[in-house]
Amino acid sequence: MLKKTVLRGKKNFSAIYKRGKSVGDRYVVLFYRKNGLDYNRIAFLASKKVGNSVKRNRARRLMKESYRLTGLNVPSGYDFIFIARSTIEGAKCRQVQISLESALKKSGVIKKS
RNA sequence: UGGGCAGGCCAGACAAUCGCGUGCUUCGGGGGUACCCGGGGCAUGAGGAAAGUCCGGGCUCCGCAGGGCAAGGAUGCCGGAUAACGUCCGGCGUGGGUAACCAUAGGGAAAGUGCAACAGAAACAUUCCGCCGAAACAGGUAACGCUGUGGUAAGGUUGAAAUGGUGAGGUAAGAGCUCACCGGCGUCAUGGAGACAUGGCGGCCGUGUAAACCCCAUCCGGAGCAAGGUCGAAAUGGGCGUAAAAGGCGGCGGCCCGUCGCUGCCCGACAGGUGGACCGCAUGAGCGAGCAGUAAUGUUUCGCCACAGAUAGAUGAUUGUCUAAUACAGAACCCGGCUUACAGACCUACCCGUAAC
RNA sequence: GCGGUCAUGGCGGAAUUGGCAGACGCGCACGGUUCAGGUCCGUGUGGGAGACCAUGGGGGUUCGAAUCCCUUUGACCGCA
Repeated sequence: MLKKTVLRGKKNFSAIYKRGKSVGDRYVVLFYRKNGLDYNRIAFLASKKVGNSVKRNRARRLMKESYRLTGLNVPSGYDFIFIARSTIEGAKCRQVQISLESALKKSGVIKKS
């Protein structure tokens, strides 16, 4: 993942939380919004509810890996925030991937190809 | 062979494919020749506690980090180790365990103050019940400790604790009043570096609490890598630098000494430091061997260092084989400890019991 | 990174020089009042048959600890 594709800055986050849309699934919650750029910016988050730092790190890694492996055709020009839910503890990568893809489909961003 | 005790060590391994951080290297593209973008190769990439933040340092800044006083905090048997410590090592005392061994905030209560509820006569010198009637005083009887003053802490009651304990002598009754043994205290001698131990002598002997205030001894300036430094877009728009003496004001997060800064006009032309980038930033009180030391540890001896360095934060996924292995858990400036969490695997020494020889 | 506060029955919240823990209120249960319900009045209300055990957990000091000390868990707050 390239540096510019990492979403950062307090302004960006609060803008997406305020004005963006959200969908939830079994393991992840997705916030998304058009950013007006020609590439996507993505953030993976895990709150303290998920557990200690080892559990939070694992949750973020699983989400990253799932996004990397996904076969869906994700269009450019969006900001995404993937947030782990506390149910993610003990989940396998395949399960997280299914959940993440399901969330993306629900959001309506994915164009059927 | 059953149980126990102390210490050490490891913290899944290997292979394949894909993916990430860092360093080196190489290729392609752009370029203002400072660099920027993209791809490949090689190397390397979390812990014993990285954790809690409970202590101690290094480092940086607070003008210097200097002296004194006060306040506050910490530590507290002895000796040693260390950069330092509240840590560690070796001892001493006390307590526990058959033992190996374990635990131990363990200075001072005759410097002073406070507290000790309830109960009890009394919780610093106290007479409620009790005991005595020897001596002295007063009163009284037919007579008598009969009454008061008096003597007495041996016995009773209460309590966590009652004026050293047990026994004997002694006495009017009693009392370390005297003696024996035991406990404490003081003192002397011997041994030891010391805590202390052993022995002699002295009747010197009301309690607990200092993790109550306190006293004594020793130690501590404050803040923290978001420290601090360099370069500096955009926006803002006026402050900044230099400058003698006295006085005044202020800083040095308590005060004093001491010390530093500011304070008119004038002159000069930039200044400030946000988003961001870079440095700080990984060679360090480092690791291994030898030697010295009972040990902690030290070392002017020898060898080794490619050995994480992110900045919303890099270690993951899938498959296969082995296996008992799915525990606790993620570096954020760096070290030394402490404390707490933890599936299990292995090694060493020792103790008790049982059986056989 | 630095620093601080709190935890007591089902709930809120008392009790501090260290001396009977659960005051007081709410809630709940039972009884009374009513034709019935509410209001109101009364009784009870941590666990346990009892002995005793209970102040987030585990130790310690003390005759005695909710209170003092150490350690730990959780919740919350402040500063940069």
